[in-house]
Amino acid sequence: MDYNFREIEPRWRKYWAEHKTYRATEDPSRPKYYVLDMFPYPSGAGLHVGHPLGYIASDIYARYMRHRGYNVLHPMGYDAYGLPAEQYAIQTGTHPALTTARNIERYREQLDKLGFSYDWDREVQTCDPAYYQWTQWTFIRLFHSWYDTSLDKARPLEELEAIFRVSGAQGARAFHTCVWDFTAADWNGLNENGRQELLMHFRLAYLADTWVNWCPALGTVLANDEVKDGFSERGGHPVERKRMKQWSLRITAYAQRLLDGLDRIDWSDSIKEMQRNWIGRSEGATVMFSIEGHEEKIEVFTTRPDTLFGATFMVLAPEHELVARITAPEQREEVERYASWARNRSERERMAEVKQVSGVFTGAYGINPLNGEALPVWIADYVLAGYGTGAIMAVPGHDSRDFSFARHFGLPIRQVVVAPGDQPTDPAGWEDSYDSKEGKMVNSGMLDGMDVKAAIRATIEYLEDRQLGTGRVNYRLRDAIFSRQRYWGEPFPVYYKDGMPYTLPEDQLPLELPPVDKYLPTESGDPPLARAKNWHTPEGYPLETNTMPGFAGSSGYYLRYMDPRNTQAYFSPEANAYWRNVDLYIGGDEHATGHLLYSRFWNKFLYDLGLVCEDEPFRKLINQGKIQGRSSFVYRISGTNTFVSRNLRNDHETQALHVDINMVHNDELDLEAFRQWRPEFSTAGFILEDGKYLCGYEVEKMSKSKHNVQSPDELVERYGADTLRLYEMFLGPLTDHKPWDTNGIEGVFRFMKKLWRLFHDEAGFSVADGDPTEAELKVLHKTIKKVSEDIERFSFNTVVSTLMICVNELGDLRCRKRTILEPLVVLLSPYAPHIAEELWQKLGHSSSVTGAVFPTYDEALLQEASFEYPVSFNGKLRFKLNLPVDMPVPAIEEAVRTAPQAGKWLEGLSIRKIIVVPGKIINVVVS
RNA sequence: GCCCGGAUGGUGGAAUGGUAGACACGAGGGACUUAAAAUCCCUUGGCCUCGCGGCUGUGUGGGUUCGAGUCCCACUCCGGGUACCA
Repeated sequence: MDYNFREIEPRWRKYWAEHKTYRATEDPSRPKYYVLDMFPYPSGAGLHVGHPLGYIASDIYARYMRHRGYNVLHPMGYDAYGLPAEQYAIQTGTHPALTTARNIERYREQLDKLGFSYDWDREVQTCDPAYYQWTQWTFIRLFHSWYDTSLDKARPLEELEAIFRVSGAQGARAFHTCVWDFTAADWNGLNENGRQELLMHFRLAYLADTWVNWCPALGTVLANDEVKDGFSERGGHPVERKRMKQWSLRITAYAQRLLDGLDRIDWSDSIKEMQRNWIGRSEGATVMFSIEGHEEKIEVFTTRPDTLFGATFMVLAPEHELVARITAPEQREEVERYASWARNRSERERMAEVKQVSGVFTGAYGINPLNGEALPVWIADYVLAGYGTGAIMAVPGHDSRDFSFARHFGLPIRQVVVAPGDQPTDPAGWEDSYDSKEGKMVNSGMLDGMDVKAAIRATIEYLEDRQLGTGRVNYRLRDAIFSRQRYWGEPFPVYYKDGMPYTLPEDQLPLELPPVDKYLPTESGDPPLARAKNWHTPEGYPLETNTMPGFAGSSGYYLRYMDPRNTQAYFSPEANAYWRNVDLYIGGDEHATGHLLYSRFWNKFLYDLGLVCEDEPFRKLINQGKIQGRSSFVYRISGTNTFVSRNLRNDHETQALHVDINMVHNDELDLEAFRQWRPEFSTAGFILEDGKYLCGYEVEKMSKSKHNVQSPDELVERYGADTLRLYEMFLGPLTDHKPWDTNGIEGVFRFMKKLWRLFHDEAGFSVADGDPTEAELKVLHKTIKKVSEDIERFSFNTVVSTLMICVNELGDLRCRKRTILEPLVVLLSPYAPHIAEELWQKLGHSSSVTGAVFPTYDEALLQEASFEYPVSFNGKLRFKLNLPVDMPVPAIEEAVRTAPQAGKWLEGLSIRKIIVVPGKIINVVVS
């Protein structure tokens, strides 16, 4: 009786759907476990074999935890807002909601075929008003919150206003961007608009003029993580810097907590490192420099206050607000020319010309607060307006950028740090600056002789005592720009009154996305929502026309899964108290500095509000590796229609052409299929080797144009979902990137057939009762042990190998015993759930294998009476010696000494030592 | 430039200081079959050898250790992140 997956698999998928086998309900009597996949953006291309890799892994773990008695939450949904559907809408006029719904349907069909144990009753779609109502709601809460740096948490804005009424800006330690140190009287004297304007500097969601990444081709701004090398991550269009009024989230208030939280979560070091670098904490000091002949002061941030005596000039960013005020009349023309050149340069030009030194002297001089020295003030684009204070003190002796600037413009270089063991030298002869923090101070007044670290502390203390500066921590992290000039996103629950933004009352949510006649900006350059009819409140106030970015809907979706149909709240406190946070999160590492950072911020904010009970959303994170394509090539002899086989191609001048991988099996080209592929190949000639045409191959990204896309559907059709699931795991470690190669799937399919034959003979199902032999028990328990250990370290590829070995060995033993085969079915069920259900039922069970208890192994059954010791001489394996496992070490040594095979290796040598590791190895040291 | 990974047969990979190459794919040989499919058996890192067996071997060069693919140092190459971040 043959293994017929085509009959088995659909039947069990129907059973699971009908019986709601994987529905999760809160049950305080059982421990919870929350397994989550990063939900997909449903693209028009559908799934390729790379997508389900992580889904299969998480599904295996979810099923495993169910067998272990956990109440498992394993939901799935769709990150449904996104640019491709909108670009398609612009081209065709089709509403993105239609395209998205169609794509979701296709995704669902594909996902369903793979036998995942999702609780589909909890599905969410970010573009569904019932979902984005809570995205909008969270935005409103952010808008009405401020960050208290003394309590280190977000608080309601009313509380801040109450403080302002009584004690002004001094009354609160608030994270803000307000330059005015106003009093209570100032505050109380302000009108409504004045107060709103001031509060904008404190809100966690705020509207402000900021430098943004503007992408003209997409017609929208982008967040920093959506830009790669000066191009948009989606679409690869050029990005410019532009100053625009935009919504932002004050994620910078959470910089330190986002950094600290990393130490408490189980994520890969590489992702944590990426987040640490992105947050970019640096410790140093701000120092105030007065300016000769001006009232203003230049504030500088430096991580090396110890080198203050080595400063020989200062540099402002070209956009720095003081530039216009301090520039000397004779330098004005040149400075303005440089500033406007720098401003108009695209981000890409600037990045491409990083090594080119440029700058202009302003004619002004800053005063070194330590020694009163006058330092010429320059502007240069190597100083960035957005980092620190946008101004630096230049220490060319100990900073390589300042060094090359000084060399280029002939500015003085002074040594203030000497490397350990070295003597001071003349910087004129240096090839580079000495940037290391190892060394002793020289030419630095009261700092002389101190080592760098002590000098940093001493300088900060000195500056603080005299109110010339303060110690300060600076972060590279920028606030997240939260508005997009696009149609297909969440509308902001915001209207404008006297030019000031106000949020809609919560009972008016969701504010639904309105229909528009076109998905393009208006003639006046306003976003598409400006085309909507009646886009205003009932009172006639205009509504916001920007929409939210892609990460808005994905930042809190894991919370909504806990209570997805709640119409009164984001989620109930009870549901959150039970499911708490995600225990295992699997997804791609491309979200390291985007989604994974925004989600942590979102969660911490809701934690501050007391809405969620855990301050980190994802306890354990695993990044599955990418599956790369394996492209096949044919070699056409130049100028002909003749193709030469791989190993003969060097005899000719050839061009390599991608061929569809479906026409290639084990690198052999199906000539007939190739001739029919395209008309121009119908008359193609071939030069064969050994009667075959062998294709070349290369590992590349999976893409349509390379003809190397493998869809899971074809493989499910041919081998079944269980085989595909096993094979994707068998390919290699989950976290590794690896090329897709269909060749190996036959081996897994053979395994499935062998497994089937353990339970069946020609006539049909055939399993015997009766006591198992010692050998059979040993095979089973050895397998249980290895499978359990490997699954706990997410080593799914070795689990599949172990199951193969088990089936091979039971086959050799002709074992058909129920007591052996039944636990095997449970071991297998997380990986190949359909066949497991089928066999489980045939074994006489009336309920799903999902509820079966995961088997445990008995150590006693694994004990061997003897062990075949590998015996090495000076580390080289020479022979094996079978000895009882309980033989004491001295007896083993004696056995080795007297073993007949040993004589050959001892001839003319004496034994210095015998190392015995019981149960492992024997090593004889001779000389 | 800086930070983080990685390098093992023809291929994917296994081996958490203790028998390198498990498990598969591919390849070669054989059995069964009218034939094919399916299935089963044998061989398969390299070199020397009829064989027994030996030598060699985890990117390169050193080191630690009775013993290193695994730990340490230096380097090469590949992949990813980031980049005038003061």
